Amino acid sequence: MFRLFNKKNKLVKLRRRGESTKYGVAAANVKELLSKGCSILKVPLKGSRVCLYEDGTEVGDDYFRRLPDNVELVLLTEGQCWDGFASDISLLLGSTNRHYDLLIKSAKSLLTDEQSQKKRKILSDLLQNLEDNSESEKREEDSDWFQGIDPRFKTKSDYMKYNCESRVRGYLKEVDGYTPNIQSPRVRTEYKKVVTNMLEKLKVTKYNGCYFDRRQESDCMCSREGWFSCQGAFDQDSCSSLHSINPYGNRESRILFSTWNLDHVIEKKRTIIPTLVDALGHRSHGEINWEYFYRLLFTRENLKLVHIVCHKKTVHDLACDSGKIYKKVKKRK
DNA sequence: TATTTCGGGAACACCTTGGG
DNA sequence: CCCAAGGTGTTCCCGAAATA
Repeated sequence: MFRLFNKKNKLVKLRRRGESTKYGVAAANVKELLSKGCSILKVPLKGSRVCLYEDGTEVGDDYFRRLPDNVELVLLTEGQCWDGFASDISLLLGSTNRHYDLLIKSAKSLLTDEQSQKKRKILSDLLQNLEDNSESEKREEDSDWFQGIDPRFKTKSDYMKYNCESRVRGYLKEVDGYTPNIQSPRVRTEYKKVVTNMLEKLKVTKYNGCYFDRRQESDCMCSREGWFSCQGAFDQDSCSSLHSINPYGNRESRILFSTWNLDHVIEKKRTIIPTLVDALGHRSHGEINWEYFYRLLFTRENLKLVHIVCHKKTVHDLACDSGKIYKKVKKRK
């Protein structure tokens, strides 16, 4: 008994790298700590070290002596390293579903009695991202996801496809709705003809619903799992905030996805429609290249999927390509 | 005939512009 | 400064049309 006190034992909390179970160990110096620790944690002694859990500082004898009691340490075996709790985060994020379940459980229990709004926000955001059911597709596999959705939709992809279709349908509706504003009866008739052509083409391409349908191989805007990335504001090459979302993951993400916009780079109402009407008024310039306007209005050629923050509602000030407005006149030989 | 799909209209959110 | 108008988008609801 006396000898223990004489040795001025230090009490520490020791754990293996990447694990949360802690063991209380008393030791007078690092050598003793390693010897006891390796035995308790059942790891080989050879090449082992201890370091601070918090920031990964390796602990030598001098440093050990000055540590307060109950300090949190990590026992490293040969070849392992520890950069502090940042390592825990990367270990957790890069790990298996088993760890995810544990993390979800921990985050939930922390959240229940967390008072700070900032911490609650961080925890709930974390949960939001961890609780991912994106691998399930059918209604019976993830009924929560389908809450409030018409029973006719049997799969997530079906619903997402429909969601995209209806956005595109809305664009056509707006184009069509402009018809009464055209003064000249001749131009109005021409315009109606173009709208009809566009409608026929949209029916063939199923209103480009494939953009949101993760089952589609080509032309889909998301990954096989359903991840969409923000393409950045209309005047940017990419999104500096790296916004991303997986509406297939859970109900909340699905709802949140509705705040993401398909932004017309060249604006539909301010530019495309007026340019089209104007071009139809100049019959002498040639036959209208309505397919070009179709691509601007309804296809990825001119649509960017953006997070609401990257959706700039200012005037884009971009004109249609004057070389594409009319069909190329074939030169006579 | 019953069910599913479509499409029009209203409502909503958020933003910019411009005038009193 | 505030507020209305007009722009970017979205969803929800319900009746008609299409389909099984």
